[in-house]
Order: sequence, then C-alpha cells, then structure tokens
Amino acid sequence: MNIVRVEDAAVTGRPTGNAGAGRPVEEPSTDGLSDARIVEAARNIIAEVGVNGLTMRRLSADLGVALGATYHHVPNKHELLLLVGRDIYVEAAGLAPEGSWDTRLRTLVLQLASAIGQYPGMAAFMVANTGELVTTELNRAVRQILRQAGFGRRGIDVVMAAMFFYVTGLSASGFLDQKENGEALGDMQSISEGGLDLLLDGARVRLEADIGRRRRTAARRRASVPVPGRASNV
Amino acid sequence: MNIVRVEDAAVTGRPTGNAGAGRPVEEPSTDGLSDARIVEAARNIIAEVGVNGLTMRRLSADLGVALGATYHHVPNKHELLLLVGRDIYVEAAGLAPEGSWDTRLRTLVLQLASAIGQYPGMAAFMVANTGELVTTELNRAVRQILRQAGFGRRGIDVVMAAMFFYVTGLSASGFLDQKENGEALGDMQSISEGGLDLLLDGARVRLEADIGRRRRTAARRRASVPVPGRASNV
DNA sequence: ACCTGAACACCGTTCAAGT
DNA sequence: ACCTGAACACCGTTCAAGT
Repeated sequence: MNIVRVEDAAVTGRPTGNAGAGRPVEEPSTDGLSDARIVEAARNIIAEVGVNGLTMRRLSADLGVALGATYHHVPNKHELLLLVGRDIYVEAAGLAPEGSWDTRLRTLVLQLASAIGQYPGMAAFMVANTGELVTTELNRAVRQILRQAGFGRRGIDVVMAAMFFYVTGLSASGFLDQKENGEALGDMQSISEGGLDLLLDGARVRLEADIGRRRRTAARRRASVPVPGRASNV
Repeated sequence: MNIVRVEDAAVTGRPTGNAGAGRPVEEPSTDGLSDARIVEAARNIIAEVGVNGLTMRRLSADLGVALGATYHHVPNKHELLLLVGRDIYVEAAGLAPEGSWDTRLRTLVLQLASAIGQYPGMAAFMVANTGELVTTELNRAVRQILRQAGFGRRGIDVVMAAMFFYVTGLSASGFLDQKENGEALGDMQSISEGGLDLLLDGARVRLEADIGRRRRTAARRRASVPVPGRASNV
C-alpha cells in the first residue's frame, strides 16, 4: 500500500555511500546482514510509519534477526538515520534534469523535497543534522550546475545555503505530500513553489552581479589599467 | 551559565498565547502550577540540554511537583512543545524593528532564527509541526510589514513561505549559534545571511511586479477601457 | 480541582554466551 | 566475525487514591 515510490537506485546500486567516513567499502555479501539491506529496510519502515515509528526492534524483526545483530552493523539509531539521509540524498542527486541552470535547479529542489517528503519525520532529522549530511554527491551535483551557470565561488555557497534551507523546510512541512487530503492543499503547494521561484529570482540577480564583476575584471586585465582605488595593492 | 538570553516578554507578559485553541484564558493563579510556569521551566531546560534532554520527569522535578501534576496541566509532551514553540514566536514578534520593509524583514528573520537557535532541537520540532504553529501573532506582524510595503495577497503568501522555510532551516542548522567554536563558523554565518539577502532580492523583484500590476489595473479603471481579453467577464 | 505514588508498556543500548 | 537471549536504565503516559 505504498505511495508512488522513486526507484531505489542508490540502495540497490552500490553499498550506501559512506561519504567521508573512513570505513572500507563493504562487499556485496550475498547472505546475512549488510549496511545496504539495513538501510533499505529502515527506509521502508520510515515510509510507512515515520521516523518515530522506526524502532531498532521493529527493524530487526523486519530483517529477521535479533536486536543485537543490527547493533553489530550500526552503532546506534542516530548513525542509522544519517545513513538513511545520505541514501536519500545520493538517490536524488542521481536523477539530473535537463535544461537551463535555473530550471535544472528548480526541478532538483522539487524532486528532493518530494523524495524527503515520502519519509515522515526525516526532514526534521536532516535539518537538525546538516553538518553530518552535507558531504554527499548531491552537493557536487548542485555545485556543478551553479558553476556552469557562471556563479562565483561565494555566489555558489550563498545559493546553495538558500536552496538547502528551503528544501528542508519545504519537505518537513509536508506541503508536497500527495496524500489523501487534496482539498485546499494544492494552494499551499503552489505557494511553496512560488517561494522557490522567489529564491530563483534572487539567484538570477546574484548571477548578473557575479558575471558583471568578472567581466569588469577581465576588461581591466586586457587594458592593463590598474584598478583606481587599490592599484598599489596588486 | 546561560547564553545571552532575549527577555522573556511573552512568558511574563500574559499567559501563553493559545492561538486557535478554544481553552479559556487562565487566571494568573499566584501559587501552584500554571501553563506559563510550565512553559518557562520547559524553555530553561531546553536551552540547557536541548529538546531531547527535556523530560516530563525532569520538568516536574524542576517545578517541584510529581509527574502526574504536570500531566494535569499539559496533555502530553507534543502539546507542551507546541506551547513552547508558540511562546518563542510570540516573543520574537514582540520586538518589531524599525526601517524600510526589507531591513525590518531581514532583522526579524535573523532575530527569530537566533531566538530559536538558543533552544537546541526546537527548530527541528517546529519545522516538523508547521501546521500547528503558524497561527500566531508573528504571522500577523510579518503580514503587516509586507502589506505596508505594497505586496499583493499572493505575494505576501509566497514571501512568507520562503521566509518561514528559510528561518527554520537556518536556525535548525545552528549556524547562528554564538557557541565556543568560533573558528571558520563566522564564514557559515555570513553565507547564511547571504542566502537571506538572496531571498530579499527575489522579494524585491516580486514587489515590483505586484506594484506594476496594481498600477496597470488602476490606469485601466481610470480610463474605463475594458480589459482586452476578458472584457465580457466583468 | 489538584496533586501523589506507583505502575505499565515501550524504548535505546549493552553484553555474556554461543557458533 | 557474527548472532542470540536477556538484561539495564530510562522514557511517556495512565490512574487509583488521597486532600
């Protein structure tokens, strides 16, 4: 009885992307437990009953092992949720949309919010544990889109911060849920997307500033004219 | 050993603003327990040990009563956290900054994020329970700022959604914490504020569109010229 | 009406003991 | 190395009993 699920590309593809962690990549290990199997089972439970419904006991039962066995692979529940969060990120980073930088970004944000929204309570956890989650391929994917668009280094940072905060807030508030209550909820969804467009407008303003600055710098270099105010500094 | 605390205006001012709830407003009740006293104690605990450190037992002990006594005033922990969340909102809505609409909004967002950031884990809870929190005076305060600025009805909704998502994401990730780790964290803070400025740029674009639309409508009304496409509709 | 004392069901985590 | 069975400490919530 599950809602429309995105393909579990990240889980089935390769063992959970343990970005940053020094642990060696696990072998497929045809039988027995594995990080990938645990994360997959955890995702299914969360999708059904939410993060608060995910219990180490319930998880172990679904995996057909004793409670202690799960703890042999995952140190604690917090770390397990981090694995799940990274898994969702990796999956969302996989499906790269086409088009101009802003439509690509827009689609990516909406897809990501929708993906996270399928796991009740997950966005709240992710927003509270940003520092331990950001080092993923999603980061790289977004950075690349912005770099190709022409954003400067700091422009990229700023836009990414805004996007990240927005997507977590958006998914946590559950406005994108395609649940059974389709009354005046469509209005909230259009407002949420409107907020995203607002953000993209701001990003466009920023992009013009970044490009203008670079063009001026290049022009000065070509003419070999020292910068008026800080000529002695270079 | 508390961090710089904002004045507890909302708590001491009047009993916790139970927006929407049908419950009658409680009398001061000089002695004994009260919603206001419970919320205040809860805030202190959360500020010290976070939402996860807040325990109904610990709370009751700090209040000097038995566990059951607290439950006589607050139905459950979820509802208690809602009271705390609304209390923080009401407090933040109280200090209205001066200046133009965008600087007022900017200051308000940063103050709000900073206020929430003082209560670890609170932002995650608030972002996960938007629907039960939004009906506060903060909502009114922000709406008023935007209306006076000249935003249309939908423009207000969109800007507010963007602001809300951003502020929760911002405060939850704790970039505004003035904690002991002042290394490269100031950089993250400036990036967070940069994201906010991005959003305000977008809002400015939106405002121009709103004002332009209204001006055109007024001009048509003055000239009594029917609208080309939908003349028969009015 | 308000509070106490004690209980219930459940949770995350640990660990000696088995293979 | 991997798993089982059982325990420990703690939590949210309830409720008969007192005043």
